[in-house]
Amino acid sequence: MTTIADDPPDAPGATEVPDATAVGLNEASRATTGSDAEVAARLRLAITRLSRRLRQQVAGGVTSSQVSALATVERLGTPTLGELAASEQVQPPSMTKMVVGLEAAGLVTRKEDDSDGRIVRVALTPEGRRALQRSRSLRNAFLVRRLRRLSDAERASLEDVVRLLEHLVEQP
Amino acid sequence: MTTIADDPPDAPGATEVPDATAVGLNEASRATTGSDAEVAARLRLAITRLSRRLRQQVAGGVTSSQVSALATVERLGTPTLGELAASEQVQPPSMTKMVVGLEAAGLVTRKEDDSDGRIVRVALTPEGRRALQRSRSLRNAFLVRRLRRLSDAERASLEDVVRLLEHLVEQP
DNA sequence: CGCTATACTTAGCAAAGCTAATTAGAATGG
DNA sequence: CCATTCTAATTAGCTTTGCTAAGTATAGCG
Repeated sequence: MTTIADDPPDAPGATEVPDATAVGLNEASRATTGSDAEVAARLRLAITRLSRRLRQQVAGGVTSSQVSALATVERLGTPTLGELAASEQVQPPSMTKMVVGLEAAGLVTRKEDDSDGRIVRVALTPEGRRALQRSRSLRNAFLVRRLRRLSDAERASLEDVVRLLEHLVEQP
Repeated sequence: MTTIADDPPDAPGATEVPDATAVGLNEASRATTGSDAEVAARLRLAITRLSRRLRQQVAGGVTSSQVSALATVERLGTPTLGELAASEQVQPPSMTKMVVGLEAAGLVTRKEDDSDGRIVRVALTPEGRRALQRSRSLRNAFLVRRLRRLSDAERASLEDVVRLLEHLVEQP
C-alpha cells in the first residue's frame, strides 16, 4: 500500500482565489490565473525539473537523497530504519539500501535495539554531521546563486514559498 | 560526541507544525528571512521530497519524466532532439533514450529533417496528445487534492510560487 | 576532396526507487 | 512451552532516469 493511492473522488473546483496580492509578487499577471488543475500541472513540471537540476549537484561526495536522509536522522535523533523510511516517504528496502551506503561512507551507524532485536537504530556519526553541514553550505551554493537572481519581491516571499512546499510535502 | 560546535540551530525539516492555518503567509515584513543558505537548504529538501512523491504517481501508464518531455514537445512544436534535451535540461543521450521509449509507446514520432540529415525532429502523435491530457487530469488529481487542503492565503499565493519556481528552473 | 564541426546514437555505468520473497526476532494462544 | 503468527529488516531482482565517453553520419568549408 503506497500511502498515496486513493482518495475521495471529490469535489468541485474550489478554484478562484479572491484576494490576490497575498504575496508581494507581480500582481499584474495575476489575471491570467488558471484553474487549480493548470496550476497543479505547472507546479508539477517545475518541481520535476528543479529536482532534476538539484539532483545533479553532487557536491562534497554526498548525493541529494543522502543529504535528505541525513537531515532526517538528525531531526529524529536515533530513528529506527522503519521510522526513517516513513519519514522520507520511501519503502523500507529503499531505506535499507540508503543506510547501507551511508554506513559504508561512515556517515551513520546502525545498531540493533537493546530490547528488540528486530529493530535497527540509525544515528549520525561525527562525520555524518560534518557532511551534513558541508553539504548545507556547499551544495546550497548552487541554489543560493540562483536565489540571488530573483527579484526583490520574489526573494521576499521565498520563505513563504518554502513553507508552503514543506506543508505540501508533509500532508499524509 | 558533539565535537561539532557550530551547527545551525534548527534542522531543515524541523517545521514540525503541519497545521494548515498555522502557516501564516505573506506579510511584507517576512522579508527578514533567515539566511539565504538556510532557506535554500529547506527549499532543496522540500523539492526533493515533493518530487519523490510526484514521481511515484505513475498514472495512466506514463511516467513523470515522460509527461515532462511530452509537454515540452507540445510547447515547442516539432523540436529537434537537441532542442528538446536543452529545454528539459538533460544531456542529449538521455533524451535519445527517452524519445526512443516514447516512440516505442507510440506517443511521438521521430523524423529526419529534410534539409539536414543529422537532425531528428520530434513530434507528438495523436496518442501522445491524448496521453498528455489524460495525465494532466489524472496525475494532477493527486496534487490538486493536496492544493485544496492549503489555507486560503497559501492558495492565493500558489500561482506566484509556481512562477517563482519556473523562474528558478529556467535560469542558465 | 579532405578536414573539421555538428547532431545524434551506442555502450556502459550509477543512483534511487519499487515489489516480492526471505530471515530473524517478538508475542501470543492452546 | 511450543507452534503459530506478526513485525522489522534484509535480500534479490527489476525499472527508470540520469551521466560520460566514444562512435557514426552528415554538413560545411577551404
